[in-house]
Amino acid sequence: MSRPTIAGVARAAGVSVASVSRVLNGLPATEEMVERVQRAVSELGYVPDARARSLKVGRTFQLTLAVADVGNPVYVTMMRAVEEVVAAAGYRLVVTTTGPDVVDEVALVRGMARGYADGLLISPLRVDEDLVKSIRECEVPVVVAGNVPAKAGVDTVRANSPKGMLLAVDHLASRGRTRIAFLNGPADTVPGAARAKGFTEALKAYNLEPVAATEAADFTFAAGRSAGRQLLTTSGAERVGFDAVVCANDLLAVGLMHELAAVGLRVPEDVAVVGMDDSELAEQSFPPLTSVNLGSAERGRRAAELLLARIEDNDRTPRRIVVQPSLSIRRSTP
Amino acid sequence: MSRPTIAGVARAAGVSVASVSRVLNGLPATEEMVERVQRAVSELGYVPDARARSLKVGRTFQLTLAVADVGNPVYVTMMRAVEEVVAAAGYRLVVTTTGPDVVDEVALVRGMARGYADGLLISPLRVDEDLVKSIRECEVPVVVAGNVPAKAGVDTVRANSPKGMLLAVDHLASRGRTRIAFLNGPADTVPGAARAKGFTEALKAYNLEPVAATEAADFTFAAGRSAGRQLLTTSGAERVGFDAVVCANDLLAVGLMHELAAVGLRVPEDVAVVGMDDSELAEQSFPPLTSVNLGSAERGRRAAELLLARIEDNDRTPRRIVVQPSLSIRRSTP
DNA sequence: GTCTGGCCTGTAAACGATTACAAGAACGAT
DNA sequence: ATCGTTCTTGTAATCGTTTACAGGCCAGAC
Repeated sequence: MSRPTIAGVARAAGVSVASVSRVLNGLPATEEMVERVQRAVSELGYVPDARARSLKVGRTFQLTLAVADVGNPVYVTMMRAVEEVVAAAGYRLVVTTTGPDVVDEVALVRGMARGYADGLLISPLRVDEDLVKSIRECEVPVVVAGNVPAKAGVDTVRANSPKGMLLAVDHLASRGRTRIAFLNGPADTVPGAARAKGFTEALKAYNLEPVAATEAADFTFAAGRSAGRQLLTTSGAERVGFDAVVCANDLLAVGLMHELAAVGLRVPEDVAVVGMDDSELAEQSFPPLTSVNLGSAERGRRAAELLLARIEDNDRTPRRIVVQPSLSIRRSTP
Repeated sequence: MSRPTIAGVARAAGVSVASVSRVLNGLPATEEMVERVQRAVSELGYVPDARARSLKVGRTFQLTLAVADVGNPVYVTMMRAVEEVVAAAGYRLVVTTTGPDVVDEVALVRGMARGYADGLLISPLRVDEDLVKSIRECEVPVVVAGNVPAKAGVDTVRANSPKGMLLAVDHLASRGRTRIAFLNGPADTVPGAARAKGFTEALKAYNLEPVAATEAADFTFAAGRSAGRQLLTTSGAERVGFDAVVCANDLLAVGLMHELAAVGLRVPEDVAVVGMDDSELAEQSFPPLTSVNLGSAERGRRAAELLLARIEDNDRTPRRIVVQPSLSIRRSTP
């Protein structure tokens, strides 16, 4: 009826619990012992209890990846990369959603303290003192995919947004577009702030005047649509003031393209659109979206490697890795 | 240095471990006791060890949702719904990816046996004897979002694909489309088989001749593109033999639309396209995709509720819920 | 034949919580 | 003053593993 324990197996095999445990963990034992234990195990259908095991050995062999929004396709790219690395190291990956609020993340990190997983990989949208503090105090290793202050002393892997913006603006400028608008996500988020700064710098580097800019309420498709609508109305009804738009991520870009189509503007003929993240959505959208690849897959991979390394040795000095962007040119730009 | 345990808290507060545990779990205690324990707890920054706790109480308060492909947007709809229900019940949801192979799923279910989570919600693409057997033998409650034989005796929540197909064909027929092609996913999967059957029946119900059909290698965008290409070439180069295509899911539909555009066919003027799942992608695609809503959100919700109910009472008789489809009409059909 | 050394194996003590049970304190009633 | 009741607190067993330690056995060497 009830699930067999190691004691039951030991009884059935006529040996001690220690011997069963040893056989199960591949420690040296006589052939006969191995044989008896294995027979008993398969007869009873015994499966070790993960809770008891992890209580004793101090490891759960689970790693947690926390993302803000499962609906954002950039996370699937990252998730795939992370999963590959951690699976190869014998860990199972569990994914949790935090939502956009920093308090949720703090709660997650705090509650994480030894027990649920051996490590945490978190990609926070917003970072504040509390979050940094909770990460530093966290019992289990934490790696941040994103930007936190260097003085926080945590492993981070981040994108190079300014460089990405340069790539985007350079591409548009080389195609003769000079009136480049900007559709950002919330500026009070880490990526939002980085992209705003990067965009301004990039315009300056190419001697271009800012023509229009909006902030979406969050990094979603719906927010992209309403922000796009706003961009179009403020820019003047009869004639739009821009010939290109750089968007803070792919979802926003796709939302914008819907609004452009709604008012009869063609992409890329009338308005060129560049997204960021180069997620699967960029490829799936129509027209396919030129997008700045901020290296989500590589960031995921590197972050997972950092996490594994820190689990091995918690005293290593924190590393701060920056992944360089590239541009995936598709048909939303001329 | 090392993490404080309940014993440390007890020592610091000058009380017994039992008292600490009682205070932490809200059992009756004097005001002074509560106060002393809480001070010690916050001074030491004590957090209970989830492993030890779950070993003792026999629950982890975690539920696992296993999906085949995190890149498929239908799962994000479902995931959101599941997460909402289980969070309300005080559980945390962890998500794992199984991949398309049934062996991975069997391994997951087997390895699940008591320890990792208190319940499993699985949405398998392929079902075989082994999988059914492993589910029945599983120590923890399992709910299947999908179709397994009634005699398996497990809780299931499934979509009504045939009805969904009827909705799609009815809609197309009412718009005057009579030459309806079919772009299916792999027919050896549960949804693939159900949709093939449903499509054939639907054509028959409307007295329509089958004109063309293909099977994609899997339910992904890339597979949709190549299958779409195949559909177009076999159908004759100079003139396509269909004026509408029903696709087995949204990713396939979007892939197809890219291929249609590539050969200069307009959607919906030349070819109407209907997807299935009514995922976020349907709304995001261009043109927005008419899609059969198979109730992923409701299926997720109901499945989560079944799982919670079975955790409460493992002896209840298995339920088999069928969620009815509806049609979300968008601009990919006339 | 006895002793040393090396394997195996078994016993028992952890890991960090919860909780049954017992014991002590406080208090009111007789 | 004594007894009984109730409420609070502490002691210790327990969950199912792993693993340090000790004991037993056998073989080989003297």
